[in-house]
Amino acid sequence: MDTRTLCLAVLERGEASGYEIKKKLDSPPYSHFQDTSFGSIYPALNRLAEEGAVAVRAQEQEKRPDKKVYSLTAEGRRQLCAALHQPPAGDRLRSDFLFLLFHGDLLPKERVLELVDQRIADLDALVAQLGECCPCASKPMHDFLLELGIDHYRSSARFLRDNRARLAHTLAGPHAQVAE
Amino acid sequence: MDTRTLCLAVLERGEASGYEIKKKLDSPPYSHFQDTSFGSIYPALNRLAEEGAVAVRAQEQEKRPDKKVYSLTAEGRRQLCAALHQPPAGDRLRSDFLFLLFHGDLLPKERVLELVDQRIADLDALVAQLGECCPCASKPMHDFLLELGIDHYRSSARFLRDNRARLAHTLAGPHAQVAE
DNA sequence: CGCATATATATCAGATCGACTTATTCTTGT
DNA sequence: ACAAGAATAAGTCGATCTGATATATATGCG
Repeated sequence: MDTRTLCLAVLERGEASGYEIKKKLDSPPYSHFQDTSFGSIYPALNRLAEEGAVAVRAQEQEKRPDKKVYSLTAEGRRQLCAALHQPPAGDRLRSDFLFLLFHGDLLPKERVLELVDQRIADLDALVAQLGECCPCASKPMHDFLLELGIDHYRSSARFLRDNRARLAHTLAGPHAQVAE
Repeated sequence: MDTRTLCLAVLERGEASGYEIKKKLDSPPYSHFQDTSFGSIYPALNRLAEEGAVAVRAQEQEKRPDKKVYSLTAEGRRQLCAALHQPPAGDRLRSDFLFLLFHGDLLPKERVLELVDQRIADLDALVAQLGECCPCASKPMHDFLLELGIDHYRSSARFLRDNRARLAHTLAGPHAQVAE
């Protein structure tokens, strides 16, 4: 989903500044299936404002640099719904961990197992973190996505735990060629 | 992982043309955790050739347009190993499906359930497709990643199947507001 | 007091995406 | 038999996205 639609989606839940939009996209459950950078958000908001899809309100002072609070207009809501009615593009995962694992034969066996153990620890930490997000009945989809994320990370961790020994056995000798 | 490293990784398994590299990256198990476009691969190969990380050999005729066959050099192998020894960046998932699901309250209930059913069907098809890839003992990592992928898709499908009824119950009325 | 982190907006080079172009061969349906 | 379409093969190009950096102030911590 492009950054403009992402911004509209966050604003649909309530007005926010560019900084606040980024914070929400960086938190669960958004962080589970999306990510963006300031370098995409600020230009996107400027263009949405030009198009009339969002309204801007400058909130001065605050003892901070000025805050530009954006809110959805009727046109913005129309654009968001149009995007929501498009057939979804396929998922796209980019995982350095799986890439490294796939090329584990070029690394020492110990390093690969270390990577796997670190991965398991990271997944466990993520499950714990998501588990702490208190469920709120007013946002059913929020909770559903949270549970989906927890299930996903838990499943990944379980596979690695269940197959770690087999992987260790599979990996050749004490260490393979480290090139040159 | 950047496209240059991806190209080096594929080439480490044997020489190939840009087109063939793309095909391999589009097939399992690479397709499970990476994707790239021609627009990234061809410039990357040109730069790798300039740097001396790959050697080019023009294979003429073939009854097709000329084929440029690339192969890894010692320098290329060094660069690949250097990249493999870097700590892996975190995973990045981009899923339009989960985005749509999260904003399911802006869509008719029927459409959301349709989306979920389609998703389950897609995941089942993926599991079946990966299951058909014959295991080959000579490439243990290949098989391991394949199994990991199957487990992942199967887990996702199971969660959706197990929670479909609850989701249907959660979604408000016959259909929610469709904007405006 | 100094250092790190949080708030807040923004730019910019470089990387990437996706659609398009060109041209030939192989496959598939009717 | 023949047209249509997919596959092979290399590439370009505008739009977009990433990640680092700049700028400035406030708050928390030892």
